[in-house]
Amino acid sequence: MTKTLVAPDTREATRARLERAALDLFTARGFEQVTADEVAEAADTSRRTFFRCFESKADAVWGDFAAHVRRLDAMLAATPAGQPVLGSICAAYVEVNAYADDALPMLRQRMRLILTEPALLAHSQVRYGDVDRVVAAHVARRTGGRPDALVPRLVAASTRAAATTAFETWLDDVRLPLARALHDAFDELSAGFPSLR
Amino acid sequence: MTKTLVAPDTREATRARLERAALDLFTARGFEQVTADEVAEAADTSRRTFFRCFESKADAVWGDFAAHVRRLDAMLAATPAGQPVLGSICAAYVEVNAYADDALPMLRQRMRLILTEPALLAHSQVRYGDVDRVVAAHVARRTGGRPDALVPRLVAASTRAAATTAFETWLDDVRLPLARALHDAFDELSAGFPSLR
DNA sequence: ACGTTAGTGACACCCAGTGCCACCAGCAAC
DNA sequence: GTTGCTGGTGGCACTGGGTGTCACTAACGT
Repeated sequence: MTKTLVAPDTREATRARLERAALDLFTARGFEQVTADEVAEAADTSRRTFFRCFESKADAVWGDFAAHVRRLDAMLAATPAGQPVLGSICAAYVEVNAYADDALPMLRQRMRLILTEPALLAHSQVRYGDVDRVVAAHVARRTGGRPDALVPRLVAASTRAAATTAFETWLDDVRLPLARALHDAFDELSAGFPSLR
Repeated sequence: MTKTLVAPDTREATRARLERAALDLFTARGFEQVTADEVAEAADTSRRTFFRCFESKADAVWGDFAAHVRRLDAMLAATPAGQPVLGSICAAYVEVNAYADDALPMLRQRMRLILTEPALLAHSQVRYGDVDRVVAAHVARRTGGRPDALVPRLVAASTRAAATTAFETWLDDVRLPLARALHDAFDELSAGFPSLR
């Protein structure tokens, strides 16, 4: 009961244990079929602690997504001014999703859950809202308009749609590199869907 | 207590009362601040009945969205074969959202809630999934590919992004007709975002 | 009178999420 | 070494969404 003597039992460690337990249980039995109590128990802690580490059951799947968004923001800001806007967004998406090979299985597990489980798919809308705001702000900076105007919003929403679709096809095809999937989707989008002609 | 003697108290009538009460209460006090009990009471019925008419609290805001999707599907199917694919999708979106003037206030109320309240925005992802499947199937029919290939999925996701963005700008600007907002967004999308050059 | 059907309300239950409080380790400072 | 603070914790009770079950009632047919 008291691993406290071994490791100082920091919040981060508990959080990491919960995250692994959640990912595995959700994958094995489905998101809805697993209670927060069960995840907590599997991580050798309590329900109360679970909800101190994560705002919601769904958040346990997302890791530190806020940091992810912050990195995306920084990459967009560091983008060369001459680069086309869509190209800069694509590059940022690719770079922020450039995981080491040994991190890919966990990413797959996460994304499969998020795109497969209805409750998690719903929750994703909230998370992606942050992404959209960051991208729209970038577009507004580049075009000199307001971030809530049509074009920045539309670019943010449709590039995110492209990224999500890329993730879906990446999940379906084990041999397709993620960067390739993203480039394919962005190319199609930025050329006005040449495949349709 | 028994309006039954006057009207046969059909499910549809109860559902309609609940929908109105929900829309009004959510608008007045916010989605999270209103309990299902309160909505039920305002509609002169019980909580249990509320959840018999709607799968979830969020569903009370969506009206008969399944019928909406069915109409969209029919319109896409009835599209002339010569028409460009994106054009046919835009036309279908415009047509399916061609409401009579006196229906617009309720549509505004609905959409404002859906796009404003985080819980409803999240739920929208589930609903829009049905739309995406219908649109992807249409694209697949037109291009001869599979509905789960990159292009059909991408077209579905990004046209829906365009439609959603159009709704947002429509909400922000009372003088902008919805059809116009939709056309603007689709034009930008299908031309590969000319405003960015 | 009889069964059938659709709609309903009441109750009990499960589970996500929160506020509160008491507890305990480590780490000062005195 | 006791006093006090801090961070992490578990237990408990409570609110609220959502569901299963059951008994009741009105309408309709036979």
